[in-house]
Amino acid sequence: MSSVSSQPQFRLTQPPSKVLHLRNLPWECTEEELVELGKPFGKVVNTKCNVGPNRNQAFIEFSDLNQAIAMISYYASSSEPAQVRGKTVYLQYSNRQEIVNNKTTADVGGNVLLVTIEGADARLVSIDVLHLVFSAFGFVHKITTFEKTAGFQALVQFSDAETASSAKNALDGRNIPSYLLPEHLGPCTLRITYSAHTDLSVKFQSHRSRDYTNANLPVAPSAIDANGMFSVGLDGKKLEPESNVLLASIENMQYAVTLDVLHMVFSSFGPVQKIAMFDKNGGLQALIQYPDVQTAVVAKEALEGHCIYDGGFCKLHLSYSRHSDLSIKVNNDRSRDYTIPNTVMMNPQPSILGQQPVATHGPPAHTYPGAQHHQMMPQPSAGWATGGPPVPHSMPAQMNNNPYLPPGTMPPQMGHGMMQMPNHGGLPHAPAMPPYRPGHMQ
DNA sequence: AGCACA
Repeated sequence: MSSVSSQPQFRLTQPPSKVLHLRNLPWECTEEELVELGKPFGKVVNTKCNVGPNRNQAFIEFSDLNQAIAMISYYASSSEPAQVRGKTVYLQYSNRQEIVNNKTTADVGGNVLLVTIEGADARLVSIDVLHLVFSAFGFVHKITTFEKTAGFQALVQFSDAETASSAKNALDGRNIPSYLLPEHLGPCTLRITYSAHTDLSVKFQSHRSRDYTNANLPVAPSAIDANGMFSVGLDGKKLEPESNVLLASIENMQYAVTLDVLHMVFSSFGPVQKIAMFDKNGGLQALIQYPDVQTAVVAKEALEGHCIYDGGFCKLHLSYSRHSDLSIKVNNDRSRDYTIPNTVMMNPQPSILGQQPVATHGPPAHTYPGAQHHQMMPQPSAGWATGGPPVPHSMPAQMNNNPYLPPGTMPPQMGHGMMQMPNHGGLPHAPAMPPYRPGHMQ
């Protein structure tokens, strides 16, 4: 007869095991922290954290029993308790001999996410909006969308499982920010699981599938109009032909909207090549030219119906212009060609017009007052390199203020084509983009 | 602070 209790959980002494059971861990303790803790005593071959109702228990498994014994012995006699993040951790031999990581296929992620968009207007969510949302976490390779009994779904392919996982963690269960949606749409919730796919097959660029890695992929015949543009939306509804030039009408213009303000707002989505402002029907309109249609599409999706200034002032209405290349005769306070080098812009000299466009990566000649202090100007970035394929890197500015991720956890892919977003504050009437914060997504 | 799933 042993003197210890026969109930395994509450025995005072556990038989040794190379698996240790830890408790009183800080909430959501990471595997790395467990490894750090065990490393001095041997080789940690496996861990399992966030165990128990409070997720504050864990297991670590050493390669050898003696290592586990060493750790237990050390802390049994140490004056300093084992600690993680300053919190005392209690450890003992586990009553099991090995860690079984019950990772189901649903937990072990692949690089492709299965996204179900819920909501009455789910199927009105464009592939461009999805691209925008998921690009916050890294380069999106491909997206396909389809209707299933589950509703409107999309497969979103990232480079790797880590990126996909960060997107899933941040977005699952959240709503697409309303300001990314056409304003008449109701809330659209994202439900995300891992797909078993690793590489999607996208035959055509179309309204239901895109391959952002292949700018040369043919556009689906069904989605082309006479101008070679996308002209069909979901449900086969005719769309306005897309264009690299946007026509902006500004409603409720209580504050002056200057060329520089427009440049700043639209630069968030890519290099703005040219802007022309003019009065029409007593209101202000502007044409904004991007180098490619894709960027214009993203900008239109993101900005349509939103106000430049808080309080409903200077509301933007965007449509695609029939123009593809604006003719800017003179740089003044109503029109500007940003592709002409700064020095020329300051002192126009027709003889230099043959030069390469360079201004798209630098600040414009007239920066918005104080702009430099707010990092609101486009940063140079590989994604916008001239001459490259125009499609893949059109990522919006919000991404740098990525709300889904805690600071400092930006995936490395974020470097592509990223731009700083103007922050609130600081400037009188600084353009106020809707903040991309989780709190606003519910 | 006390042993994991599905």
